[in-house]
Amino acid sequence: MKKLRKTDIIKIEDFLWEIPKSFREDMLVPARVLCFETLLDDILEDRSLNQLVNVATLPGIQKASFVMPDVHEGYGFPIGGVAATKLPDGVISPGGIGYDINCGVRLLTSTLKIEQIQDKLEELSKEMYAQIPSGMGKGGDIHLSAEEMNQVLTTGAEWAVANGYGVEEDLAYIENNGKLVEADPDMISEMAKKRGTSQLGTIGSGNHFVEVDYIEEIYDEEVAKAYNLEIGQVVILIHTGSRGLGHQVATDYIRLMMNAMPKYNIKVPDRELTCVPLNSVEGEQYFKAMCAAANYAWCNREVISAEVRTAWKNIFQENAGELKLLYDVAHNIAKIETHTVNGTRENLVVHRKGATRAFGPDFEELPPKYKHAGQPVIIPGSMGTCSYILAGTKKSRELAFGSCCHGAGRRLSRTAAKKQVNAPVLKEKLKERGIYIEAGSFKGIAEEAPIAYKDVNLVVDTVHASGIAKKVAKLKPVVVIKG
DNA sequence: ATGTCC
Repeated sequence: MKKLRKTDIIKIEDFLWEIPKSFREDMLVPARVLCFETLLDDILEDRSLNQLVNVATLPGIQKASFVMPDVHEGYGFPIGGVAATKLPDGVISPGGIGYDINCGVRLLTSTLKIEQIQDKLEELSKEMYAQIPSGMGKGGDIHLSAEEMNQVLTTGAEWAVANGYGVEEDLAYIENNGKLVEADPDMISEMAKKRGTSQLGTIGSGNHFVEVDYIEEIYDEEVAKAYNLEIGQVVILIHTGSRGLGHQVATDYIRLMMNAMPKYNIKVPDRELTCVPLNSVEGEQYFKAMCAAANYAWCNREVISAEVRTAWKNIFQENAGELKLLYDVAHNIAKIETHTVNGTRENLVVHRKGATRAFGPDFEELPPKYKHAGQPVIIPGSMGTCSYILAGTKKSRELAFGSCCHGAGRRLSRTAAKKQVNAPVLKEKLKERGIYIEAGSFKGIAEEAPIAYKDVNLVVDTVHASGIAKKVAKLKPVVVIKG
């Protein structure tokens, strides 16, 4: 395979780069990279841009394959990637969604200020760790019957609300109201259901976490007001996905598609890009299964919110106030959306893998409160650094099918991070800076150390400069719960 | 990301 060099990349604007279609014969569209030049050298270190070029060969792909500034290497597709294929013949590829279907993030706002909780942080971290099951393969207190599992897969976050693990008001503040109606539980294998039986309300491991932050800075007063955000306000970030169930769905359908692909005469430059037309039998089966797994993930984040609310009440008692959902966004998902391509409205399958939907104020499905502000976009930074709340814009639709970055983005592999980081020392250092971490393993802390990630400030400044989202607020962590 | 190869 042709090696990609910096000289193969054309600078279009300070924040936008292009690998032209002429780079490789099999490209159907150009490949575009959204990032400042300072981030480009890091990005060229791994195979992520080669993967981006590979994505540009997928049948039915429109406009360009894209990556956001937090891009890094993933299974087939780069993480931080966006690819849209045109219906009815365009393909859907599980590698463009990822193994953790509907991995995503939500943010709860509290009525408390940082000064009010400062002396309770250690106690709070221990109580949250006690309430929120975390770690590889960990289960929780809920054990779903077959019937309940089907309801979770069909109704998503609604199931949590209907069964005492959620708050009705939250539903309006979840992407798609926490329920994709195309979901079909019959498309999910028994093995996947079995793996999901006891994992509702658990965060898992890896980069998943629950974090308490306070708002350190506000950049856009008007949007902050619409989102009900103030300086010093305490908020909670929840980052997790569909756990073992979603992973099994990805495994099942990648295997199925690898077998089915020859039937549709599709050839891909990397077997990890396996795909079939969405309108094929296998394509529709996968899409319905993916939607069901996404519903499980939204239900999971709703149940975890209930655990957070319990911990909050236990610690702050009569001062606890209410925890309200600002918004919940998916980072790993494919959606059928209408976008304008070359002046024509087209129905597309938009794959977002480590990328967030970031629709602007024109988006009709936004809750009324956010109509003028645009969709909240929540960007978790690396552990112990900072996170951001952004607002989607009209321009995101013009540039990259209404998408934005999803986080800081890895720059070191997990193995490399483990070699470089002394986890117990890091934990102590963060504690000295007022950040309390509760984690099931030192391994997890080492892999997620700030040094393993890009500078989230640079990532967020890129998307702000490009206009695909605008900065609203910056968050500083004080408590982190990890697997 | 993930009962890190049923």
